[in-house]
Amino acid sequence: MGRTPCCDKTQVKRGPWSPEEDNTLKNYVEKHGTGGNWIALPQKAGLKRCGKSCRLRWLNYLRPNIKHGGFTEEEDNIILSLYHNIGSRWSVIASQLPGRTDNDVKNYWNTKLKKKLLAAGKTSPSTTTAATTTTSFNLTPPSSFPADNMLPYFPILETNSHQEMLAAAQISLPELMEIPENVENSYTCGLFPAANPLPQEPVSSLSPSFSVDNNASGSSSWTTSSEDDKFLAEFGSGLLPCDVLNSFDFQEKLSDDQINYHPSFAYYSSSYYSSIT
DNA sequence: AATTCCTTCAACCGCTATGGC
DNA sequence: TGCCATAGCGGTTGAAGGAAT
Repeated sequence: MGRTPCCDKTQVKRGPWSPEEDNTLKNYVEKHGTGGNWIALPQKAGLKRCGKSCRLRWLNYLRPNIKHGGFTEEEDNIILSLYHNIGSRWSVIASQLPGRTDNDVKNYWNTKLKKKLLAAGKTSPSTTTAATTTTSFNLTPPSSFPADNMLPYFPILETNSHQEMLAAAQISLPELMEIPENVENSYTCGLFPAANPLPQEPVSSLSPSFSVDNNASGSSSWTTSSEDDKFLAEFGSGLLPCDVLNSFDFQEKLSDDQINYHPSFAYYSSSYYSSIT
């Protein structure tokens, strides 16, 4: 017994959208909205298309402020960093790139970025060995970093890979702080804590140009300021103040493979920090 | 100029998540 | 609590166009 199809495929048009269909859909959605029901929308709009197809066309192509092609170096770095941390969760990655869709990011990764990474001599995190390959990349923070104009960040809560990794290595961490449901004002970057200690002093800017290799060496630089900002490390399902995390020797306790699944770090503004501590 | 191969990316497929009843 | 409809997501496909032969 098969699955119930979402629409009668013999009654709907498939394949590429014509400009007329695009116009019809665009005009309808701009005038009436989706009504919270894509399945019913094509009939109302006078389109011979499946509701799913309409939804996809709108989200990936017709909705306002969509950007196509021309990924910047900064976007590359964000994708690389997030893919390294959370894997192929394209919708989460795309949410960090204004104007980009999950489909775009996925296609870009599969056709260009992955090859770029391989050409640079680095395999995916899960297959990196203890050889001598090294890859460098830059993370460029938003221009007005930090505080008020940081990238909105969707917390990495779902994956247990870090916890599984720690469990396998029989490592226990200090008690984690709970991550609130609505995390705002944070900026993420992937760093190896042992090699790249996060600042314990308040900072106003950082130069997150660093290199990563499978021995977890590299460098990062940070600038202090009078801003009362703090860093917290996001680790699996909780937060750790960085002074605690920096005292934890990861390289001592993890294998080369395991250390490639490094935790993610998040920068939090002072107001946010004080609201949760 | 013709053919084949390769790359790109829009669109589809099928599964899971979510929310309403 | 269970069922159903729909939304959302990630993997995959295939048409189109460019590059190579």
